[in-house]
Amino acid sequence: MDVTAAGPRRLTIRNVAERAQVSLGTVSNVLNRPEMVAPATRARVRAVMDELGFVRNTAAHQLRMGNSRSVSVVVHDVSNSFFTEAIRGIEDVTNDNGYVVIVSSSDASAEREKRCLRLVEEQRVLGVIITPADKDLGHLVRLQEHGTRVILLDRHGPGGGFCSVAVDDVRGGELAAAHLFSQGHRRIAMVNGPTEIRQCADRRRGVRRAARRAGFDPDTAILDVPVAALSAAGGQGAVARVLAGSPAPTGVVCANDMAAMGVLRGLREAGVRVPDDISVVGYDDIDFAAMLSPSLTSVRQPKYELGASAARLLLEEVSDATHTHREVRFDPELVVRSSSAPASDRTASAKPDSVSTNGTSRSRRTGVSRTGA
Amino acid sequence: MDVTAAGPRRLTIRNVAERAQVSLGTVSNVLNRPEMVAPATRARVRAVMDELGFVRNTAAHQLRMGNSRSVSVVVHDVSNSFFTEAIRGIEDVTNDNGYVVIVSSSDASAEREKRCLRLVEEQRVLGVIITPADKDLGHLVRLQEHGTRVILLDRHGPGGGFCSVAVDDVRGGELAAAHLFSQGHRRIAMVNGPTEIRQCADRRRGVRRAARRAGFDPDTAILDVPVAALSAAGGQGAVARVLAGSPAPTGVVCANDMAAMGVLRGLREAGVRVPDDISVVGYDDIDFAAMLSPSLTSVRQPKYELGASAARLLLEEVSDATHTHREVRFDPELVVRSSSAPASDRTASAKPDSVSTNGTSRSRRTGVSRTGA
DNA sequence: TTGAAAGCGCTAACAG
DNA sequence: CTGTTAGCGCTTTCAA
Repeated sequence: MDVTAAGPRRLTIRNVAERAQVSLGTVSNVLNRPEMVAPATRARVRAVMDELGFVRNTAAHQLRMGNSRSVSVVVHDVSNSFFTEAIRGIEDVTNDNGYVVIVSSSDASAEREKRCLRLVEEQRVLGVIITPADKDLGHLVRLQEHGTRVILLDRHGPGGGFCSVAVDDVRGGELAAAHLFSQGHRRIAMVNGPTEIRQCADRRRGVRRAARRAGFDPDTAILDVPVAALSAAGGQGAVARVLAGSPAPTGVVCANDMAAMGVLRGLREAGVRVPDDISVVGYDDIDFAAMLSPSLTSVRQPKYELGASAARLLLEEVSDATHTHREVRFDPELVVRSSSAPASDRTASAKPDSVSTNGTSRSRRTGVSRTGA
Repeated sequence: MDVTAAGPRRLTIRNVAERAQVSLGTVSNVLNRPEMVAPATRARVRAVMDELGFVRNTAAHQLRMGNSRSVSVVVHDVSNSFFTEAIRGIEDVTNDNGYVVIVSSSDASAEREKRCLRLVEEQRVLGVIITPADKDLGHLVRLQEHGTRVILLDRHGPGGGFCSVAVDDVRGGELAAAHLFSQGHRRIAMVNGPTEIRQCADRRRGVRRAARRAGFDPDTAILDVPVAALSAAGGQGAVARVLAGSPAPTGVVCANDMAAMGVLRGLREAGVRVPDDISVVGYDDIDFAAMLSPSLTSVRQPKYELGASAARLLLEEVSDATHTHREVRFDPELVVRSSSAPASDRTASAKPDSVSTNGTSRSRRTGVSRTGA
């Protein structure tokens, strides 16, 4: 009745060989070097494979060849949209090369990360693309020494021990703030998370750099408004401090869009109009940024490209013997919408929504800095 | 200089055996049946493993044992938040059992799906948890016959050929509409996608059922407002048709939150107040539903639980010889926020945000209907 | 061009 | 309790 139970013995190349009246070696050859097999034989073998529904057993292949057809991705949380899009990028480039993607979430815990890496090391994956949970990269060095290639995702490779891909958060912060300064704002608040988080520290540095480049003293042009968590609640709670600033800021840069949403809401409740009274810029350009009212000006990161690029780096590291570790850094892009406007503009905004800064590609790779080795 | 290159020959249990002065078999035993090994020997072997950094080669293990330590997930798009959370659920339960998760995106294309499944079949995964791209499940039947277990995700198992997990979309539609009817609304619009999509058809059925149960004729109580795509733009474009309805609806049920966001925006532009003039209910309860103004009443699906449950089903199918295919169906939950209010309530809403319907668990499994086999 | 045979690293059955 | 051994399915010389 139940055909499913335990599954009928899986097919092997031996079965195929018998059925096709050839030897094992021949079947293997049509699989791996088809050009070495006489067309007629090849066709017959192929026909038998299709007929039987034969699928090569990767375990045996892998055991023989020494490496598997899989790459591993270890990120903080596979359900976080930043990683999720990067994973899609990884998947698209690795699948094209016959590799399969194994994902795991470390929950940013060094403990869990170690467990994931063990599981993954057992699989003898080609390599692992990882956003490390731990500041200390020692275990990754060891992993690499044991033969698992490591690519850092959204993290800079210190001293060139690894290849890495990252987006330039300093530049992102700078873009956001420079946009406001160029619109005539002279004092802006920055709603930021803890600067222990690299991204937060970098974005802040960028904001300050923008101030400097616009000819202002960062210490007076920038009002730091730190929040414990970059959430909507955090952003909303920051509004009072923004408005209490003296002199009052006419623009706010938020370190992510969730916080920006909170700020928008807080501002509305306080009766402050955006962008008429104050401009708001977010960071991440999440799907819904465009849907808010007013629609949110934000900094977009090339997440998909980040992942695709990491995968390419891994593939390259495998195939190219002369490979040398390097970092690929991407520039974020500012997407201007209606939450930001010139500082002097006190009329109700007649500005259209969703105007992109420029027409260039959404994810341009800017710098390839060579390091190490 | 470069220790990394090509990686030093990988460690095997033979290396461990030599170093620990025991035989291969003993090392294997401490790995698989530690209780059979004398404590002293066991400790020594373990020490050597740690010292050397030995990690068991899954390929060999797998070749010997016949099955791998991995499960596969094939969904339309791994970067879609619905799947993303389900994947996290799958990951959490499978990881606990030492399995690793392989993800692939089919882009809802039967073509790509086939490719994914081939890749995955080569891996001899324990089983595949899949949201089929194709109406025709023939290839999945064949896959199962060849020994790869199959669990359907967000799809009902026709005739019981598979285990499946799904959330009851009819019930979801009913929840949304019943909420409005219970608030005194007597005519509501439904902004829905093409009913060729199973989810859309089901949600519509639920809405109509709610009307019937509230004592109305669905054909007059429900105004169908179909849109080509359940996007924000689609929702916004539907507003004119909603407002043109006669008699005018006092409530709108949207088949997803993106459409609801569009409706909200369109309504605001038309000068119609929510919920004062008209109530709006969404579907999916995406992260940002709570952040909108007004915050959006929506139907939440237990995505994480859906995935976790699928994984459990798979594990059970593997371990339990007497296993019989079945469907686990989850009930969605209505989350009431401030975009919906009683039909007669024409005062500015003083209703607090984020009031959940009830205090019960967020993802209660309601029905386990046995089918087939 | 095709066939035979030797392992890849591990597990499990069996003998010491 | 420990050691020896025969494969799991596949790739790849090497000989025919």
